[in-house]
Amino acid sequence: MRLSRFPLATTKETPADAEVVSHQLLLRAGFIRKLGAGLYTWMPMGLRVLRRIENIVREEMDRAGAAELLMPSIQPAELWQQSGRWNVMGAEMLRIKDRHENDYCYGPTHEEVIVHHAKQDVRSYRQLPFNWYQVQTKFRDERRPRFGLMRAREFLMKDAYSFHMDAASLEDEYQNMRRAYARIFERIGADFRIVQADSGNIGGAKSEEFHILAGSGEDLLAVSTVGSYAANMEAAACPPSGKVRGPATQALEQVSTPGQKTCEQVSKFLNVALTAKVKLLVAKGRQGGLVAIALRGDHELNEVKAAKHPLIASPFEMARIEDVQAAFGCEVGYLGPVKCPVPLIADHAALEIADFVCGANVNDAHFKGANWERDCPIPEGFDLRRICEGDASPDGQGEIRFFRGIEGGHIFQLGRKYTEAMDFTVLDEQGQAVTPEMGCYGIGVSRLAAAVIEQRHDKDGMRWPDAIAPFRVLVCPIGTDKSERVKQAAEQLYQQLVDAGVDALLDDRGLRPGPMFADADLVGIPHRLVIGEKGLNADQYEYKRRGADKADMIPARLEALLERLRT
RNA sequence: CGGGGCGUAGCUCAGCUUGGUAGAGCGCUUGCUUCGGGAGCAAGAGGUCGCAGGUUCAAAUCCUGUCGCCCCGACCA
Repeated sequence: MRLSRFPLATTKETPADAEVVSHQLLLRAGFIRKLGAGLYTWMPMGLRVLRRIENIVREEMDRAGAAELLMPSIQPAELWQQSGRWNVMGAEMLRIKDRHENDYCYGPTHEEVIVHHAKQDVRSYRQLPFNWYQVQTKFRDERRPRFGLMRAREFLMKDAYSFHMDAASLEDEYQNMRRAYARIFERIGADFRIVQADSGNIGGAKSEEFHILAGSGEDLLAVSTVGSYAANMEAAACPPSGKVRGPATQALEQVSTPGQKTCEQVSKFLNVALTAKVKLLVAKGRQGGLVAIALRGDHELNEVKAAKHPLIASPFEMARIEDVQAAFGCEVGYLGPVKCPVPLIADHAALEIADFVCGANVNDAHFKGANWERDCPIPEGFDLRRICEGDASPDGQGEIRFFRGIEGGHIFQLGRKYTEAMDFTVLDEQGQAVTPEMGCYGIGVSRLAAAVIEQRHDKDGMRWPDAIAPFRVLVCPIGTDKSERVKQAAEQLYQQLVDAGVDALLDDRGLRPGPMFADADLVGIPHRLVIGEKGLNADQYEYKRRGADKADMIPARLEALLERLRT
């Protein structure tokens, strides 16, 4: 490709509304252009990267035995009503009507459609297992689109769905996909981590996420120091520590704590450790009413875990302050488990302390020396808190450290949730109708492009790995208006590269060296060849790998160059 | 959705407080000079100041409404 015929609009200045590096560089390098909130056009240079990633995903999916199909982006409401999700999905699903006033949605995901088609074509156990996938545009009307491609409303996703006669077969395919995903992430040059995940409202049992590690990542990952455990923050388990609660040694004593409402204030005021305090949060109950949650003073509630508790409303919602005050008869700063007027549940860690400090359920007062059992009934213990850095790893090996990650892929074992809801059965060997097990596997293809930039960039621009670079080699002739020799040498080299099957780009725009190199660095093509009078006099090209400290001269022959590309 | 902010040239922004002639830098066009890391000089093109009302002799500026976008919190590839 000749750059003079290829649209490339780069800017020196960083657009004001771009926060993260990938968004800034994608805009500056002219890879994408914004059309609206969370809506982006892929310009030709950017699209080449997207397609490369897409093709790697496709190759690995095919290699793993999945079959590609393509479903419509617009889906009839009936399917979603069958699965029960039409009313569950909420505003993130874009609903539209056609001219007959029939309801449709712009597909945020395709479980319903795939099950529908599986029902049409699959009737026998002999046809299972199978895995169908597509690479397709999704629309999710995010509350807050941000960070450019990272959280766009319309984005490119690879979604795969597998069907099985039993859980063992599903497990096999799940592991198969897990391996395929690992290969994909390796091939695109990403430093990634597989973590245990919460399956969210997609439902199902087992699920893991593939995270690209980056400081700008929106997810917090809890990883053990020995690497034996890794989980998304919201899924990271906090089991009982195994410590036995000590005996009560202090008498229950009400102390005056005027104006001391937060745990930090109380702990300072009474000079006790934050870890020796029990705090109470109040949530809305699943059947209405309120539910109190006891946590250790230094811990935070994990709302995802809380929403799974049978007493607590799902999705999780804090109780209204007025309701709490009405129920407890005091301000929210003085709540405690002793004589708690609403149903009480507790995090494991809160139950492991004795002689603790807690609110007295009276304004401006706390208890010291409070103890479970003696002073209030022991509530049932659950895992309700967010894991902390420094906690023992849930698998008992090492300590927890936090990392930030960008969720690039997610694999689920859905079980029979959708096949059952949509009444998909096949006949087994005995002629009995069986509801298949289902798995689903997603990769945010467009997000991966941004995530790779987050990991691979420097002050000058992007640094693409060969596998997904928009072009592999950039030929930069210097002073073509002056030197016909340089111009012809560059043309000839470019032609040789193309003939040799190398994906080369010739910068024939006739720019001065400064802007030409600046663009080269910004766009991040991995290999750069500079052709100038000086080099030609010595029968040499200048070769530089993007990101290398300096360039070096190589013989002006194609073989020498191809040799360089191989290393 | 709740809270905060911003809409002025293709891009980044000033001007608005205290109403009166539409501004800068980058980019773009032309010419000359320059030419191995975002050149210099000169001449140009380019804006219904988001939109709609209102106040006023006069509105980018003040008021009301509206739309769009960005940022901070609950979700997800």
